[in-house]
Amino acid sequence: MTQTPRGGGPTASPRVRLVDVAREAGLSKTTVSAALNGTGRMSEAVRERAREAARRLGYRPNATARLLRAGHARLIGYAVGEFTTSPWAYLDSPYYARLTSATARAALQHGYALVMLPTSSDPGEWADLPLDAAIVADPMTGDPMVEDFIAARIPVFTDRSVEGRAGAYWVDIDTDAAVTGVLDHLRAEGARRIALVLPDTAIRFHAALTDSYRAWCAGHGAEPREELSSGPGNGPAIAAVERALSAAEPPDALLVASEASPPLILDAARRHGRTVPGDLLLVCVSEDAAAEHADPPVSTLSLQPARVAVAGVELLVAALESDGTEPTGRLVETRLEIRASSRRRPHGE
Amino acid sequence: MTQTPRGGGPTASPRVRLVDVAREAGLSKTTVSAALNGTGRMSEAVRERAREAARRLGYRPNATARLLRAGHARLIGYAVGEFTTSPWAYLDSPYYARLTSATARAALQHGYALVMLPTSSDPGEWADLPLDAAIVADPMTGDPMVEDFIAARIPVFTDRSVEGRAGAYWVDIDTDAAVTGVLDHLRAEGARRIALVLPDTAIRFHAALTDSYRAWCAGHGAEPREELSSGPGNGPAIAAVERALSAAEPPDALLVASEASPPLILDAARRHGRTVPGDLLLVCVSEDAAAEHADPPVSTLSLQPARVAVAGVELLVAALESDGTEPTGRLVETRLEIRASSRRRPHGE
DNA sequence: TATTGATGCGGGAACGTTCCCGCACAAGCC
DNA sequence: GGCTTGTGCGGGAACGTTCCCGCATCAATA
Repeated sequence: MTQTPRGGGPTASPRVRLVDVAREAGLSKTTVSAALNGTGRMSEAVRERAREAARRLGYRPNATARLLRAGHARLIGYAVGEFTTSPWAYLDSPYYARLTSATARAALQHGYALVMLPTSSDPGEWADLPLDAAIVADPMTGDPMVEDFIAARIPVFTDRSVEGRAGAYWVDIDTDAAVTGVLDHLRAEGARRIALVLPDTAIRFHAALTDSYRAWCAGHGAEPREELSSGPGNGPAIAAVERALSAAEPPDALLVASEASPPLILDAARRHGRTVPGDLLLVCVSEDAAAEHADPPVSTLSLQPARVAVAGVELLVAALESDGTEPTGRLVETRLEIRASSRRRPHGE
Repeated sequence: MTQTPRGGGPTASPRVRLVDVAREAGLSKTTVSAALNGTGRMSEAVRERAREAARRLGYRPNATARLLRAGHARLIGYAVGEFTTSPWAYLDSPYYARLTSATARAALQHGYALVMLPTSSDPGEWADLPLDAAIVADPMTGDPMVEDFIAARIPVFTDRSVEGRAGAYWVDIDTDAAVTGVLDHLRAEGARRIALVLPDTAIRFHAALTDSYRAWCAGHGAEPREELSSGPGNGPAIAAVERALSAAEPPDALLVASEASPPLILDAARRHGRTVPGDLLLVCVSEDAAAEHADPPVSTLSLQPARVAVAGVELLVAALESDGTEPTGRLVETRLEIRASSRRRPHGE
């Protein structure tokens, strides 16, 4: 709260403090403090007298002073690491939008508030903030933010790349299980030439995706078909899908991890004369709600941002409020939502 | 920062304070403080000695104590008011996602950080936060959050509904100009029966939209055709579009303010045997990037969340850091992006 | 009536920083 | 050589709150 509310109107009264209330009530600040906080021993009459005085003067406790006494601000820094273009573009992605809102919600439920931090900032951006902890979603490899937080002795919560480091905690996705699940599903539906479309970022998830995909292909005698999209947004993703579809021996199924609106991917398939799911099966790694309403509805692999957020916050709260004996990491399951776009048979599996 | 970093490893060293550095350097805390902050008068040797001691001990200033001295935290509460369902669902909307990221970015550029607050919370949620100001995007009428902030003497930045109130500032959109622009455009392209599809929320923008639409209709001898969608998400919006299209005397142009993925709206038109823009013109009030890549590309009325954010933050900074003589409100222009979906003639207007 | 124990309230330190002073000392000036 | 001016550093208060105490007062008990 502003100490002196400048521009707050013509009155601009100097903030009313605890001592002012005490004087007004004819009590000591100790007693008033206890009265308003519902602690201490005193007659009900005195307590009410303090309350009344506070009400009369419009007293609001100074948050900063409380924090200084309490020793913690219950504030958590939140940043998204690997997003090469604009440092704030990540909210345009449905995945990060959900991750962000779910994290904010979960944190609030535990009494913590989220502070939005820019990507890859220098420590100066947050050094003046009383952060109890920091969350860095999808850090770059050797992310400077993560390192800065560790150096500042601020517990940092990020992905598995920090496993084993002191003061660092992680939540990650079981990518291998997810990929295996999707590919097994597509194969069971008859697909034999499954192509993977993904962005060429340095995000761990995409690397893990590629690894799992190649491993699965090797295990099933299939030739890997990867198509990289460059940069975020619908344009590059759709272009990559089209490149994949115009290969010499075109795929009969697509796993699209590049974030694009699912209906647009269907459009692209249509432009290439393919019908989904007739002669092309489609699964998108996406949180886009449009997938469900597309024609046909598009199967999605959800990375479960809400669960990641909840797991992360629970880990954070445990680490901050208990002794240091908590687990330092957690793996969450993804969810494959099978819809018409990857089902060759009319109903059931 | 946590005062006592519990669970921060086996060492759990008690925080190193300014006095510790002073003792280490053989100086007073005053001198060390000045040395590290680059202020005060002292020999370069002493300054370096202080820096060296701080480095050796890994000193990090306590943010809370600084704030208490400074009197302001440079923290801004951020909440979105009217979103009837889940209090955090707003980030699923491209408009609010952009508004949020743009606000965070603009605030950071001015040295302020954004704290994510839940919708329509009770004051207890933020009373312990040292907020310098608060932003409430799209408040409800008589929004309790707005009232609480005003009561707490925290400057609040919201929409035009608070115009004239002390401690309240506003940024709003020139809805009438926007609607007139869209409808004039559609009429110029030959549309004569323009239907409006919008959510039945209590957001001021939607009410203003309706008003302007009706006024325009009255002024052009057109009969208003309004279709309300209930609740957020693609489903209700598409249903409303379909209801509008299956009217007895169906519209020849659609202005869709319900937030739905533009490609899905095209799908809906297709299902009703309409071709866009052949026998149905379409303009969506949307920030969805998919509009540009849809087939055909969909015209959009952008509410310019980025500009709204920048205008709001500039207003905020001016109000907080200057005397009380600044303007208390600002109107920003929308932007009509005309694409193929609302262009009957091949190119040009 | 003395001794204990509980009750009701206040004094003062502490949280960690910044900043207004004041003091000592050296240098410049007439 | 006494005077001012300037430099280099430190003492201590202040920011506004909470919390550990201690000091009264009063009822209950022996």
